[in-house]
Amino acid sequence: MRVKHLLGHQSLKYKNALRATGEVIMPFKRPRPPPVPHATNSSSTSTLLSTNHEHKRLRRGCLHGIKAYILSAKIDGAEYEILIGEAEENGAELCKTPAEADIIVTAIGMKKRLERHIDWNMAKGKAVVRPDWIRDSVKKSEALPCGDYAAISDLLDSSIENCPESSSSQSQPPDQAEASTSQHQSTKESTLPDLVYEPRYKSRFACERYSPLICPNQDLVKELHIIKLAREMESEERSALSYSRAISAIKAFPEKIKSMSQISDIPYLGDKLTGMIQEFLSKSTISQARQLSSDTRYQTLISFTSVYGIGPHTARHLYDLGLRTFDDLSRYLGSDDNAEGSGGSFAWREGLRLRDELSVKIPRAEVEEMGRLVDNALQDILPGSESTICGGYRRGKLESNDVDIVFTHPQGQGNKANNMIARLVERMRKDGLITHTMHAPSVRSKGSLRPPTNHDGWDTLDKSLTIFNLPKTSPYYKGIHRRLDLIYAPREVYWTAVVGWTGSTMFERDLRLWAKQKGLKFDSSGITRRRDTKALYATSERDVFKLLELEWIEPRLRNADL
DNA sequence: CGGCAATTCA
DNA sequence: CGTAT
DNA sequence: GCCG
Repeated sequence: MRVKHLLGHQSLKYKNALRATGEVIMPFKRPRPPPVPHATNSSSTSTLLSTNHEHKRLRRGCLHGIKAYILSAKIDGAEYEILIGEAEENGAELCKTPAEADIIVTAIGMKKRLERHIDWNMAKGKAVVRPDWIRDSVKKSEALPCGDYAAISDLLDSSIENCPESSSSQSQPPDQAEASTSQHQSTKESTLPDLVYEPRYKSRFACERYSPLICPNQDLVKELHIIKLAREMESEERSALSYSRAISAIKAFPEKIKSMSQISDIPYLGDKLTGMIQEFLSKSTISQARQLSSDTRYQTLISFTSVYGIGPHTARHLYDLGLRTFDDLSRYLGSDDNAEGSGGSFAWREGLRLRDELSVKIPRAEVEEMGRLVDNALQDILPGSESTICGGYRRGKLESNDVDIVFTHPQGQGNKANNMIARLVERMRKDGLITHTMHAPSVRSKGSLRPPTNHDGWDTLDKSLTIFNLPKTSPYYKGIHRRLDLIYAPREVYWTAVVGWTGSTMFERDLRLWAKQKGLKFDSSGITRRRDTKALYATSERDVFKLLELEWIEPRLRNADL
């Protein structure tokens, strides 16, 4: 029965996630105000400080001035992120402890359970509301009465009593620059140099644009994707990159393309791509893509590269040898007389053996189950550690190809946390959860060996690429192996690692280009100033964006691929 | 025409 | 170098 | 294959 409950619960969240991607978050499809540059300090209250450097758009969100504490218990990671995002986005001040807060947001509905997290007497002095208070308040653009959202019946009265009021008097227009779909005035009026911002589809970098999981031009994008893959199969990487960029630019375009006039300011559409789009508009297909789809070479190369460890080069080689099917491949690898690559053979054999299982997508609920098991093992090894499921899951994908989990050691002093990856993997291997390690982190052990780059400690950023299998006792057990990537990041770079492992690929590539252009260097192991390689540490995910001088883009809008 | 992300592992 | 992230 |  517990199982049933869980399932129901999950699928509910699942729907919410969908809805979130589709309408709540999407900034474009709101009724938009007339195309007036409503950016600067036209509206009253704003203080000067907002004008200059940070292009604060004076959004005095509907929760402005409210101090909130969001209790993470009983809220899954992704949902929690959304709540935090929405609260912060709308001006709430998030507290680290319930004591500092005016309002406590929790999914817990029972007094007994809440008391495990929050002192009851303290709770009585505050408003304690359900998470939907945030969403509904945001929707209505005003802080709603807490009484309607009391999380716990015993606290109804005190919640009404202590309900905080937003200090933003007037509700404001939905901030956040919905890309006016019309080709926007180039606003000369207040020639402030930094008036060009608003992440929108015209931006040159994917990390400035809002890219939903599914876009209005998804069919077009799929067609281009085929051509891109073909270029990759033939190792025409630069060409492939251009298709990737075109795809990611189109993914950020907020409306269905019906005529060529619409696409004139989408970047990365040159002669070739423009021609293809034109064709697509009239025929709903692109001949090149159609042709490739039925091409034996293309199909074969695609299938061969789906084997872990086989890339384009090897795939072409195998194809040239005359192999066409997995059976051929299997036979070929089986006869170990083949002169070449007996080095790679083992990996390929394993890859081939597991291929069918690994090609099965992982539903969100199961990803979450995997996350729990990893975290349990982690807490056992080092209590107080933290982990975040990143990758496609975090971007809101309904099914994942693999699971990426970034973790760090407990706060406290220093790096007494050594060999976290090795210990975690070993523990999970003993428990039968991890069956293979594709790849071990280099043995950077203690002792006299000095790690090349790093200051005092040893482990900077380690990862293990593994094969995972749920225990038979799990309600989600299907006996299917899964790809699981475990990434350890030291505390100081935890949030950079989370951003780095959330993707998508194009989003990450452009993050790095963007950083470079800003005189910085970004990767999942940190942000450094190029000048002097001085490290900049972020204390939250939003802080990563801030340090990079980037507008915040939430994980579900970082789907700049596919 | 140069640049296109950046790094690690076997 | 090819492949993986 | 596109951009500065």
